[in-house]
Amino acid sequence: MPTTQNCSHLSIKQLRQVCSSCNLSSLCLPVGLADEDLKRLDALITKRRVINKGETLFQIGDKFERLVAVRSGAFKTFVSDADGEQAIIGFHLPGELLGFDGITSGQYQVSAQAIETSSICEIPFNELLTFAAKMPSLQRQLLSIMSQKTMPDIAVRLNNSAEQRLASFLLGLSKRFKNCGYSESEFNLPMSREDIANYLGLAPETISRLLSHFQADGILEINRRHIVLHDFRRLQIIQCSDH
Amino acid sequence: MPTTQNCSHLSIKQLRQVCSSCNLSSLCLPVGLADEDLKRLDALITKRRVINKGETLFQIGDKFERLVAVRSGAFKTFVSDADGEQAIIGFHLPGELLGFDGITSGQYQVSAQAIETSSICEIPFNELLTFAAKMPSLQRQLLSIMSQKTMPDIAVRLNNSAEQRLASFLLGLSKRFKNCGYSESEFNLPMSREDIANYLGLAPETISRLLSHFQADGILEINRRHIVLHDFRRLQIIQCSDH
DNA sequence: TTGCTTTCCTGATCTAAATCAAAATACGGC
DNA sequence: GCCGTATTTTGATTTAGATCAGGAAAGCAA
Repeated sequence: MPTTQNCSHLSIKQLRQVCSSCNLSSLCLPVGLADEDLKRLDALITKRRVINKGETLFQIGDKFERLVAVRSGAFKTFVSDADGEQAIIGFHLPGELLGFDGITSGQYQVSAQAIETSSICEIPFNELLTFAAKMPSLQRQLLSIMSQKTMPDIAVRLNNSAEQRLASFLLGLSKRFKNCGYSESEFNLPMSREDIANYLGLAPETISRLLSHFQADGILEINRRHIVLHDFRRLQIIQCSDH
Repeated sequence: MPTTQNCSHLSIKQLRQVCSSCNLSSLCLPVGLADEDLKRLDALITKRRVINKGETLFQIGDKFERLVAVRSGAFKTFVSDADGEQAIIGFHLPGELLGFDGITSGQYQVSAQAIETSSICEIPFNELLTFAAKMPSLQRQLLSIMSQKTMPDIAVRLNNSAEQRLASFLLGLSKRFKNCGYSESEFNLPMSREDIANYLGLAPETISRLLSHFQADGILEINRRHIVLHDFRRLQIIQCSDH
């Protein structure tokens, strides 16, 4: 039962690029779906695209029609305040979904920009809902993903010091990289110091200084964007300790 | 088709207390539901309870089985850090839903406590899902509510000054009170200065001082918990203006 | 290569808000 | 009513992190 123009024309070759053969198939939507459900979901994913570094995926106010799954690369989402400065809302790594904020109003509430050259899957939302109504496991999965997004990031807890925020941020990134199959202790930061600072509500200079201190203390090694985490325990202590 | 023990025994009197006759019926879940759907939803709401000020509604780790709709009063949700200090995640006013954070793991991820004597409706989640699968409008409504919760509160934007945060917080409260039928310009703060400070990542003394300044500037009048907003325009300017 | 731009680092000063301290006011129990 | 406790206000001091400033390293185009 094809519900889009494309579905009925998907070749075997195209199908190989969708969920059931995706190396992130344990993430995104398919988690916990039965094989037969997964195959039906595959038919929904009409388009896979590459977005170059710096390119905009969607902007505030754009019509919301689809969710986006990150296959590789990374995105940031942000709003722009009065004087054009952007306030970064979040970063999005492989296996994660973007665009949920558009559901209520039918328009995206944030802008999304690739911070690395990235590849994505687009998922038509209305058709996804139609499927979800027939697939209890998918319905629950959708709600589950959104429920996770309602929990605030402890890295941006207001009461936390700069040290605590950065430690939380690094541990969070590490966990997410591990989650999508990369090393948890060695990776490239997809974002600039300035973007980290913006996200954490700190000055870029503060990020630089703290990274230098962490390195001097042997907690991690950092060179440009390349980071190696040595002492998780110590990061966790910093994350929790007051002031 | 009663799916709970109670449904089949609901008296007319009890039914008067549920959604279709609730003075908040335009909020919570029923928004946009057709009359017949609404009647079926009513059958789900098995229990209405009163929670006294200071009482705990649920705690982190409690088994998640139901969502909670606030009918009157107010709640705070929070997590407790290492040394027992609580970090307030949010406040919940009449017409708003709590508990979504429990979906993924089946356990609440925050604790919820009444900050005023409150009355609530409890909604069994699994049965709600069963209904949602049959009611596309309810399914969408659920996702829509959750999507709104994924947008961070600008009051707690890290880059914002204390003034900006408090102005945003007051405007946000005002909007929410208006939304559930109360005055937007005159209301009682349901929470203490300390709780406001905690939520906004500031010291209670800072809240006190700022409220005094706002009052001295004629922006508002405040006496204990009772507040009258006089100059919305000026609050909006403060909310936006940098530093 | 050279020059230009962007990103990042490090030090010196400054400031918004925390902390410390103490008084004033409101509230709950008896 | 009264007293004891908790909350709020106001002032004085301190400090974490911002801002200002200059330089070093990396990336990129011609």
